[in-house]
Amino acid sequence: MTARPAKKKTATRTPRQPDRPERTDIRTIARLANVSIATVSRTINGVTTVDPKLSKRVWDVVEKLDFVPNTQARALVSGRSKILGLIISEITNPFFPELIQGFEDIAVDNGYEILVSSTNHDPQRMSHCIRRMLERKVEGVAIMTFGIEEPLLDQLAKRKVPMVFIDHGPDRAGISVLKIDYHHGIRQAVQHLAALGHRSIAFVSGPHHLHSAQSRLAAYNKSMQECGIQPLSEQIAEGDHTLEGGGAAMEKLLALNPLPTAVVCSNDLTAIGVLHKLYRTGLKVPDDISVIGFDDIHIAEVMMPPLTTVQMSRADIAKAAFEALRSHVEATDSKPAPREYKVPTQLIVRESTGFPRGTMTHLRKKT
Amino acid sequence: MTARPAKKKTATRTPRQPDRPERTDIRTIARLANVSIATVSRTINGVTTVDPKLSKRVWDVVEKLDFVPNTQARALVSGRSKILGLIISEITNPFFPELIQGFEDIAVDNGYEILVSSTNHDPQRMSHCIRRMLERKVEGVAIMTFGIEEPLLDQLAKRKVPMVFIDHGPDRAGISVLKIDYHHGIRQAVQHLAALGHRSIAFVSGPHHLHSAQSRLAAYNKSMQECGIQPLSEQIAEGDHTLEGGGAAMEKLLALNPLPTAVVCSNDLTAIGVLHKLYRTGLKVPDDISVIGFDDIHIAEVMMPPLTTVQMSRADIAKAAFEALRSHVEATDSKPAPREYKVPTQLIVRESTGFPRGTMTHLRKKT
DNA sequence: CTGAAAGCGCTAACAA
DNA sequence: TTGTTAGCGCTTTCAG
Repeated sequence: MTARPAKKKTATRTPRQPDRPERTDIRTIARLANVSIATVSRTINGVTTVDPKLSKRVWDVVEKLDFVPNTQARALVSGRSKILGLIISEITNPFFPELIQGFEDIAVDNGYEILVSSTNHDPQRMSHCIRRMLERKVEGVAIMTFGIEEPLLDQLAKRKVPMVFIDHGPDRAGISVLKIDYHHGIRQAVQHLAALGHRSIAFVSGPHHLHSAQSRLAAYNKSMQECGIQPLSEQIAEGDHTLEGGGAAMEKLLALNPLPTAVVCSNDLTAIGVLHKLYRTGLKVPDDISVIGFDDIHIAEVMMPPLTTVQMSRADIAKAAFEALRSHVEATDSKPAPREYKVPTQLIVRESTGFPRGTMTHLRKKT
Repeated sequence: MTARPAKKKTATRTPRQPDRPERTDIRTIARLANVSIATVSRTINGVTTVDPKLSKRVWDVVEKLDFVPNTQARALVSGRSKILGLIISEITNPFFPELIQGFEDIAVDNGYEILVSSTNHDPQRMSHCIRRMLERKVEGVAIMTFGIEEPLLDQLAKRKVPMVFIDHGPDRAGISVLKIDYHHGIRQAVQHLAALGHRSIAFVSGPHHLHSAQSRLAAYNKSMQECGIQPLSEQIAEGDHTLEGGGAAMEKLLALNPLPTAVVCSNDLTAIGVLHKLYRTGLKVPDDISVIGFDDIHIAEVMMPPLTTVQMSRADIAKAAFEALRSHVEATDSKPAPREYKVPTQLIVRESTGFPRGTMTHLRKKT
């Protein structure tokens, strides 16, 4: 017996690397288990019509060799990559890692892999990232990016890749959107403040060009009016959903006279920036001024003081996003995929809100 | 002209979905550009020996049809998936997203995709996650997880998948290790404190079973001795690298009499937990007690007060991890991959450190 | 320099 | 129920 690989088939071509490490493929298993490769495939994929005896033989060999099927090959022939894309704005905003976690968990539980990519609001990165998703043949993409260039979506739409958006997305087939109930949470926030006695409530928005930021701002305006307070344009400062942006916006607000007694922020990072600016200025929260955030990122709870904020559940969003994608992937004519998913929000009262300055003693007497 | 797809090849089998959307593969391009599929492949892959005329014809068609090559097929035949795995402990620790970002950037720039997975310290998740990496045929894995079950690695090692670890990894072929210079940064921290006049410096460690936590603790002990201070075991509290763990550890330290005048923490999350606990207790930082963190996560800068911490660059780690993996993947006998990479650390002084309580006035006079 | 053809590892007809 | 076989879309010999 020589070392020459005795290929059964026409070995007219190169036999590849002769010293190639023992590759274990479905064929090897078949040979060792004395069945056909089809049986191996069926066994591994849990087809129930396989004779238990054969199936056991197959499993034994699979375990003995630690066989792991090649997903690439599987995807190629079945046409299903079992990969879902997840595009986010910036991974450094703690909101997103929490979302990724949730999405990954549910996807993996359902046999999908995820391809995450953050765009940092850079259109070129975005474009590159869509290209990568296309190359890897993702079966769907969750675009959790608070704003996107429409033309890029055509790339995906043209190839009929299902998509889910947050807040706002093109109204086309295969596209779902997660409707966040901004108004509910923000109304609770404003009402909470109003109930405490605040009338001068400022707002630090996100970037005006983002839909999600606009929705939050609109919710603030509406809620103010519902409380019988006319929102003042000078009390609305534009931030950019970052720590630094929050600080800068608060700085502008600080120039106001009289100073607002409370400020609601478009997200938690902004609120933390605000808190920090206030700390720098020497103003006490909540004694001098109350602050409310939005998102309820984990760290909000350990701020000094712990941040009152509107919670938007990452787990809910992740779950809804996954379900939306899945229902498209598995959609049939008789069971079309729903277009909209509701995501609730809810105020979490902690310690960054209190009575407006000057009224505390007064109100305390009442209690 | 009927709608019947006129297949050239033997159509003895099912012609798939007859209404399948116009798939654009390399063959379509070849037909339209009037060249062979081999030429299309060569053109797309930038083989220089292709006649410019043909190559232009190919590119024109590619652009016209928006052709995107199928990575799965490519991977299957070439044996190179161009996927790198990245395993982290918990994505909710802000340290990791920043690392992911850096790793993704450099990987994508070099034509790799990354498969991220967080284990949450759960061995079962870890096992599942390695399995997934194997299935997707990753070309290398960065295990940035501060502690791992050795047996699981065999799965990867057996298949000769290159790996990089942080701090500490098995000493085998194909495995590199990123040596973080904990001692440098922590010595700077302790010296900074000692220079300020502190002699009673506590330490909140990470979980004792993690190598990285032990290394940090060892660095603290050594640095203390270098400053002529004998570390006291009661001044060392075990945390778990989370916000909550930091708070709990500080609580234990608070029972000490006398109270330490400073506390060094094994990571920033821990330090923030400590800061929060101190805030709850009414102790002022740094007037009553100084606090130092480790990692320099972004948010450290806006704590109240801004956290003095030891910086460990995510970008450096990401870059080193990628280089380590790449050098293995592309290793030749003449150019073997290096086994170790150094990662520097450095103290960033902010405002959570000051003179020990009671000495402030005294020292101020001097200045 | 170009094209024909042999698979990569697997699934899914279809035949037995 | 099991086995045989034709590809999935691409890269890569090898012959021309």
